[in-house]
Amino acid sequence: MSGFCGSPPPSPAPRPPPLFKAGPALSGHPRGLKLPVWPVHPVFPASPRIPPVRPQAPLHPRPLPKGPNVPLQCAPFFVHPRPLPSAPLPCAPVPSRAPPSRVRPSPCVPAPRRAAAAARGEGAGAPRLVPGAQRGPGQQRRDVTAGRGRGSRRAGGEAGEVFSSFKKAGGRARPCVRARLRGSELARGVAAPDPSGRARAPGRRAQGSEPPRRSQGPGRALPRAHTPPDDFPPGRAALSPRPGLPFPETRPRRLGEPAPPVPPPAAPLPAAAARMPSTSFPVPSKFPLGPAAAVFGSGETLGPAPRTMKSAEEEHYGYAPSSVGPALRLPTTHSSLPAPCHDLQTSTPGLVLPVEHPAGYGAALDGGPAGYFLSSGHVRPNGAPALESPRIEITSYLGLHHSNNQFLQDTEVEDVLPSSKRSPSTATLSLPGLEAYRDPSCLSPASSLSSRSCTSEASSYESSYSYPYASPQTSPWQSPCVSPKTTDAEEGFPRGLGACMLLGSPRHSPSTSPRASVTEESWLGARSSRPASPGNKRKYSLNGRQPPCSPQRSPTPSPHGSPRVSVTDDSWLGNSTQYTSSAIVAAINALTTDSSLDLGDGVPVKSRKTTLEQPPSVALKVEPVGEDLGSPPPPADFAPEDFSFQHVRKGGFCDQYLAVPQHPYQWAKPKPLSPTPYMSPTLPALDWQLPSHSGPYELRIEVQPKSHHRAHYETEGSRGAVKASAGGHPVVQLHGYLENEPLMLQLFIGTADDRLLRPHAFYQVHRITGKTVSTTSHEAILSNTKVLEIPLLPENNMRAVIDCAGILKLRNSDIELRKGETDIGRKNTRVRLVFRVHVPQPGGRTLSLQVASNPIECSQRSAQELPLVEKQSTDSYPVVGGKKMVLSGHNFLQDSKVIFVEKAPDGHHVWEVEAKTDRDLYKP
DNA sequence: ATAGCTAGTAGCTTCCAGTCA
DNA sequence: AGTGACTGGAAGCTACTAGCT
Repeated sequence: MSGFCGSPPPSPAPRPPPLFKAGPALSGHPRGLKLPVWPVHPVFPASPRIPPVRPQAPLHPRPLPKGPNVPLQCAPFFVHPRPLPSAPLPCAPVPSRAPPSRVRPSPCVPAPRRAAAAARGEGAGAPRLVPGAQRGPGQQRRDVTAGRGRGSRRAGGEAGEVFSSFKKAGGRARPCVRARLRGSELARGVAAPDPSGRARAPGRRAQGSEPPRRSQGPGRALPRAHTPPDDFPPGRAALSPRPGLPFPETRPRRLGEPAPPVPPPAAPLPAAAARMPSTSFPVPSKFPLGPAAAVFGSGETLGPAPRTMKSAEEEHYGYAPSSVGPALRLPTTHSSLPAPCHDLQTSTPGLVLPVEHPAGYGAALDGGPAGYFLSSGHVRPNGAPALESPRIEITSYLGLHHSNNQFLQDTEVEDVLPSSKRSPSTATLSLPGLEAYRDPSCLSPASSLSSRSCTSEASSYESSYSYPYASPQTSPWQSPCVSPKTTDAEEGFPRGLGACMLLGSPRHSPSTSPRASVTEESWLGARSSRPASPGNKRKYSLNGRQPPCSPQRSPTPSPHGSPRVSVTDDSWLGNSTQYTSSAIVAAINALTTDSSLDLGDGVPVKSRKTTLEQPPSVALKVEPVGEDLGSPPPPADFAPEDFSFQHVRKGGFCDQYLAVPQHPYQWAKPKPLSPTPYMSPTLPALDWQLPSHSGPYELRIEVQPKSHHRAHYETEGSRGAVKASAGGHPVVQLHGYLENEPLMLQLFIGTADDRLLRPHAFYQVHRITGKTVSTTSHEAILSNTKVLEIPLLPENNMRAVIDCAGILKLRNSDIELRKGETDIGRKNTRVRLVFRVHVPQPGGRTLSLQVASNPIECSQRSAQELPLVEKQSTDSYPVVGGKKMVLSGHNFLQDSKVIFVEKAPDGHHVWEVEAKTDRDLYKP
């Protein structure tokens, strides 16, 4: 934990709004706020602990925009003194910040892409890792020369030597001969020898061997190199003010405006002119921030620059920290629409969303004229061509929520109008996802963000309560933005679009984690005419139009027999042929176990399905029916054909949905949108959404776990119990329980993505024992999910210190190879501790309560290098500066910068200024 | 416009070594 | 001193992405 104390210097110009407000998120949630950030360019390649290698480029405050009452959207950004990864400048030797015993490797810039380097005339050897330089963890061990990253590392030469010099004395020194399969070899399935002689762990894939490489379907990981859209204003590339240079114009190009001249790529900028770090940590602001173009300032082509600290969530959680996300409590106009609520829901109760937010997001969100981010081909309301960017896509989702029938609206529009003829104001975007169609034969896990399988026994929730349009599990196209979510204001499950935008942003990841977002891929696919991978190359004729219902936001039916099978892939592919394709029929037929199901017989699919399909286990479940939330929840199952046929043939999705006759036997009542107390003689499945309080009872996490915990593999030793951020361990307490009978607290590892909370497929709770563990626990297996049972004793006031719970990471390959598993583990490294307690009630029933912790990032890297603001002393601030703000968190450097940024509604930087930090108060 | 290939690299998994109880 | 758990770091690999042909 380290802290900063600083204050922004007085603004260069008076600013009407007296305050910019930083949301309380940082104080309440380590994640802070999410900015809808553009793909931040250089993803932190090196540790922020690395000292600067070049003079700091002083920030030049940009004159504040004139005009009264311009809402100020500011957020402080941390700037880490770090060279830009792509800047191929020599890294000057810098004193190591690491303890003497451990020298951190160089943060030297990553090798630029060949083309870029070539364009700059940087031959092999131009950028070079200078001996003595350091490399940050997570940064590729590369020689920064023209050679391949790793392969050439030990091939001798300077870089290799440099690298070796940083090796720990006892480090492994295996021969590193890159065993890389050429594409042709891959195609042939030729396994390359493992020159390292390393035994391949069971379940570990050999190159070119099974399982077949996943298609990079939508939802696959983000591109690692984020490239601004073509029409991205070049000025944005220099958000970091260059001394002596005017602040770059970051305004997007307007329609018809000639493309700005491409800046000469050649000479690397002088150090001082280096672009400001792209990564930034926006301190929450109550001013809704526009899309974080700030982070765009990353210099991929410019010289190294001090690196901006990017929030951990932005970098690792796959979404961009923003004040918008948490800050916008956006109306979910369609109550039946799943909200993109997620981890922050329960854990970030403090997020305050501005009621009033300026145009921009707000406008879009509130159903005003569709966002200013329209997909390519559209024009923004202001006349500017829509940036071909993730934000465009995000906005497209906004369209879903514009009205009370988002789906209806969108799909109708999509149906009726060719995308090219649609008015931009409709906010319905021509979804580019079709270009990213995956091969229907590839039911790829890549489609899913989540870490949970529907087919899991523990995962009855979605299988029995799958939103037809929003089951992310069943639809690889499903965007997190339309992920089925419960709506519960009490639980802090914002169904706002802000979160949707953020989570659905290409930066999301992480989701990360979670990062792999369906939308990412599909949207990215839109930006590039090429599919991302061979598995994604197949294109489907759309007859020149968008699919009537974009998979990304459309019902994703889940065949009951195999809910996790991505039938939606095929079904959506079928969409492209207006749902009459034999492919969809074949897919559905293949997925259904009921051979009697004839999709072509004209019998309404709905009625047929309700009679034919439903696993008994699901059918017998009696789930509480939620209160009327304004619109009936979708039926439990909704086959692809349901949506497609009905919608396409009859019009509005919702209409059709509502028109579906209910089967007399309500074997699968929809789950309530808001968790309601579960009271039943049987215990709810682990993936059921339960409330944290009911009546007098409340299950509460008194002490939240740290935001980072490095999970251990089975091949490793334990890495200890999850700890609390302030030391100690998480504490959970059941309030309102006055009986004398002890209860059992259940703990399992749940997902932390934007979808429904459920057991995490790639992480399990691990029981910690030892002298330091004071809490007794017992391991149990519930539906393939390891559950730790911890007694809650009345004598302890029904309070338990969770010092016995570690997190075990399962190999992705092992999990992904599971039958029916459609989730991917890559970048799916966020988890939550989920606690449950079952309170006996009169009549033999049990009241089940559940609470989930803040998200915990379990990867190694993030814990090492990502700056993380955990606290800020104030959340509002005079724009003119002069006050002090104390920031505390992790991975700060003494040289880190804090930058306050104002962004226009369309995301470009209007104003930014570097805070004056009191480095004397920097405390590691 | 598409497909195949290559280079580059983010992230994953395993291993090593140091520290501490 | 020995042991084991914990911890941090990093090696080596896989898999993915972007660019080029």
